[in-house]
Amino acid sequence: MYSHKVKKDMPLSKVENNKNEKLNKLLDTAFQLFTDKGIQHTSIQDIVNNAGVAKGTFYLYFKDKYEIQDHLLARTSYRLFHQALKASEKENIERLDDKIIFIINYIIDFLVHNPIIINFIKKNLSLGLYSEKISILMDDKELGLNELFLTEVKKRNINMPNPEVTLFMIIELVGSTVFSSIVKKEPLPIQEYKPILYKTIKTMINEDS
Amino acid sequence: MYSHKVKKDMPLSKVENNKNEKLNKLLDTAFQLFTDKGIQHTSIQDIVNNAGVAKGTFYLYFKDKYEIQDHLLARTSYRLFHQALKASEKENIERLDDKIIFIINYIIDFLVHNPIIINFIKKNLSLGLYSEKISILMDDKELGLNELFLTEVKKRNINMPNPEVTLFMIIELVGSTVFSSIVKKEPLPIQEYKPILYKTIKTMINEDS
DNA sequence: CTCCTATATTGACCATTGGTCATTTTTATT
DNA sequence: AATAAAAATGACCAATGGTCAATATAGGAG
Repeated sequence: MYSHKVKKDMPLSKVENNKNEKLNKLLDTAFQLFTDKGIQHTSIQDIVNNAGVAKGTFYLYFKDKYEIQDHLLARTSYRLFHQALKASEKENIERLDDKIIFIINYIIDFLVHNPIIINFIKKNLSLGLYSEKISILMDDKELGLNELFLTEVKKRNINMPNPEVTLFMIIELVGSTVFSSIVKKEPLPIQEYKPILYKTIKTMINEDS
Repeated sequence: MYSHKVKKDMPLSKVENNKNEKLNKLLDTAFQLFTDKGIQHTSIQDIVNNAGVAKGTFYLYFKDKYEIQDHLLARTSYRLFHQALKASEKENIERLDDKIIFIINYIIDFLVHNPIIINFIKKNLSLGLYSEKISILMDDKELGLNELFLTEVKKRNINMPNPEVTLFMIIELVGSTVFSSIVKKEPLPIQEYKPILYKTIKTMINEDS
């Protein structure tokens, strides 16, 4: 026989239940716990306890711990890229390489000043996962990073046999450098990498050929 | 009260017990299982059952599943780098950039023809872990990759403000590209990346300045 | 407001896992 | 042959992931 608790305390407001209340509570709680203890040392029981929902509810929305991690990463990355792209549009930057470097620099500086996100990445992600999500974002129609790059290369008649490859490699290069330098803080601070990083990117884009 | 089995079947040969027999059996079995099912779906019970040792024995040698993974990765990577370095010594390559590219090309081609290692990496590792181990190998005195690079840069009077940074970024660039292309097979085959990859490396080393 | 149906939520339950440690077996030494 | 030290064992337990029948809630029809 079941013996459920008679009644939980009533919520503060009568209809604060918007449609995805529990889903968002789970996401926010998981982000908090993952950032604090790392995904490895956070159990699903932990998450549901802190979110104030039953364990079964977790499995209504996510397959396992790693699926909620995917959601969190996609959400965080999207916001960051979107913000950087919007900022670049406000500036009036002539050259494509300068524009790409502006975006990259924006993201790097944002990360440097956001220890919470850094900590989340550090405690939970390895570059492979990060990189995978970034690849998905690149093809995202709404974000349009890939499309922007391909269009600009054509428009400017830049001599680049494989723009997709080039953009992908730039992202990989930046991602791995940022990851190693900012997230793991090894072997050197990001400022040391910037000159050679941006010079390399200019070479890869090769706008003056 | 305990009731241990009276006696296990005797081993085939009388003294096949070399000192690290069980350790090696654990490593080999774990490699097999990790390659087959992935570390996520392999339990320690699985490993010890297949290795034919007791569970307690596992904890004599490793802290947890992830420590055995570290050992396996270090072992595999070391062999690969060592082999590539030795091969490069046999060739008589004049320029430093050509030498570095030879080593990289050797490793890439080796990986392309070794589906077992690729599968192990694919099922178990993300680039971050891989990259971390590679960093450790770079500083490894016995392997001497870092030392070799720094020495050569000095000897040839190459204008490079931060050789450590440059080498590190080259490794990161190659690692992430290889990982994405060979391991995850996205978005394009490695041959597409090689020209731009090697051109970029030449720019970074910048031997003709 | 009352009844009804569909949907969301719950938490007791169970199989499996990670990890410990008293006991046993093996090896080395005298 | 006796003894001590080191290696290996597996029964045991707390904690975890995941399931699902029971329960609560929301929305609509009359």
